[in-house]
Amino acid sequence: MTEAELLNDYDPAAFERPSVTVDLVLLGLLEGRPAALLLQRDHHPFAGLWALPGGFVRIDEALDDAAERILREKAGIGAAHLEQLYSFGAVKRDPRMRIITVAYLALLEERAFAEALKATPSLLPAIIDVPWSGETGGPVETMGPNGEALALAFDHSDILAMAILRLRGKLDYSDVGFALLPDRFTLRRLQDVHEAILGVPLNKPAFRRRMLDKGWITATGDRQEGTSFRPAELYRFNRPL
Amino acid sequence: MTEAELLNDYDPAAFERPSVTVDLVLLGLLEGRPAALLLQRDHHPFAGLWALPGGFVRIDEALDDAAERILREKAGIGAAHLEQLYSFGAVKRDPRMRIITVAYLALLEERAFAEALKATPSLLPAIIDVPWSGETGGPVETMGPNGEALALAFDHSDILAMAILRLRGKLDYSDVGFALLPDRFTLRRLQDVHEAILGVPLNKPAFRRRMLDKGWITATGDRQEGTSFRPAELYRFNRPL
DNA sequence: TTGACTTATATGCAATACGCATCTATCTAA
DNA sequence: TTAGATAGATGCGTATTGCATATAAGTCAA
Repeated sequence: MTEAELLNDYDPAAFERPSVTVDLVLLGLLEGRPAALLLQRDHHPFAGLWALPGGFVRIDEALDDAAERILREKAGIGAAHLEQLYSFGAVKRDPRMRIITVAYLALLEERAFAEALKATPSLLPAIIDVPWSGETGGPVETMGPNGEALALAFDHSDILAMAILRLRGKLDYSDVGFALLPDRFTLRRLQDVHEAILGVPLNKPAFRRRMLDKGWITATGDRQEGTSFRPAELYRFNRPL
Repeated sequence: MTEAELLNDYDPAAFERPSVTVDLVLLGLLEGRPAALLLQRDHHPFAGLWALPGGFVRIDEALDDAAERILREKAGIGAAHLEQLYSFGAVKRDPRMRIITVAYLALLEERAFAEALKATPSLLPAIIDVPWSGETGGPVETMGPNGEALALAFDHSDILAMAILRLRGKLDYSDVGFALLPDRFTLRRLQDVHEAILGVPLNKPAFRRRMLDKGWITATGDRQEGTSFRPAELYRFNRPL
């Protein structure tokens, strides 16, 4: 029996324990580009820099429950697409003490994004600038509303990069694309979402056919209103994939 | 400022901390099927049941480093494809105390799989029986060498299911398929690996064309030896994808 | 009322990817 | 020399996708 197993069986408290937090990537679209909601830090460390909303995982709280609670507390949102992203555990990622964070990705449709901003005015929507294409990966930059670069605290830039990577990878075999849209949407809006996430323009007829052939969406028969041109038909996502 | 932020800034120790462990899915192929190396538990809880090798994350050790250390300690393996899989954080997943585990996936080629068994004879290679197809997801079962069902401890069955899901998802756009093969391999062996992971037979000519067209592999000019039939050409994986 | 303008939606066509059957090549063993 | 087994190549029909282009359906201004 190894040392770890011995201690595991008889005295698990012998290991000094790290703190565990959950950080949220509250992701929506702004001006047709992916954007995350950030908070400016008041105190050391990284005072003045921008950070993902997060909080400690309580001792009697599951990871997923902690993510939901923080989503409610920090964004004032009851429900959203929420999935675990990745766990970040470098020793010095927080200079004060050992903190392991489990990052979650929350996808907010336009309305939920706006409501979060209203519920928590200190949140800043920051456009995520992704300088790489495909699923290469690499660093990302963040821009404030005036186009100014925002410096991120901790390893939160890595977390954002991981969020984009995950979204791109899952976009065409999962429902993440629909999580950023309201219940009813036009095919053009759906394509806008895909283009925003992938960062490349897509071919319109091909995109339409693909979406319709996959059987993911159903035409409602209703049409868009308030346009000054031919109104597009509204579609609905067929919930269970 | 929320309660969590206040404590975060002034007294992070105020939160009772969970223990954090790393569990490894040591995955290889056995009789052309995916298999994981398991340890039988001696003590409560789940005494007699089978578990993934794991250990506590040390306070001055990064998550990735902990995974590498445990890989060395438990499997006697220096290097292998190692990637973080998912973090499991249900409150009662360990009945004794709150333990959050970060699962890692280690892919072992045939030789490394055998060496791990030799280095740690208590490890049992268990075939993973995946009753679902594609990336549906769902529970998996494990079988010992004599075909007997193995009961798994904790939520380790969920972790295995996640490992299969991850492998299937990444198989044809990443290098995971090659991590289960030695440096030089035949196209037939590569196809065997893909079939084992996906759980379905594949079309031979189509598979060949696809692998060669992707430019992932290079013919060495050398040929397989010791066959009683036409020897296949050996290929090599072009490291950087 | 009509025509310009804008976007939605449909269609035709070429290039590509893929499943499948089949054919040829190359080794061992008897 | 031949049978048996597996490697490797080829031809073909079908589905998918990119791209250009045509048609449909609204608003709006003259």
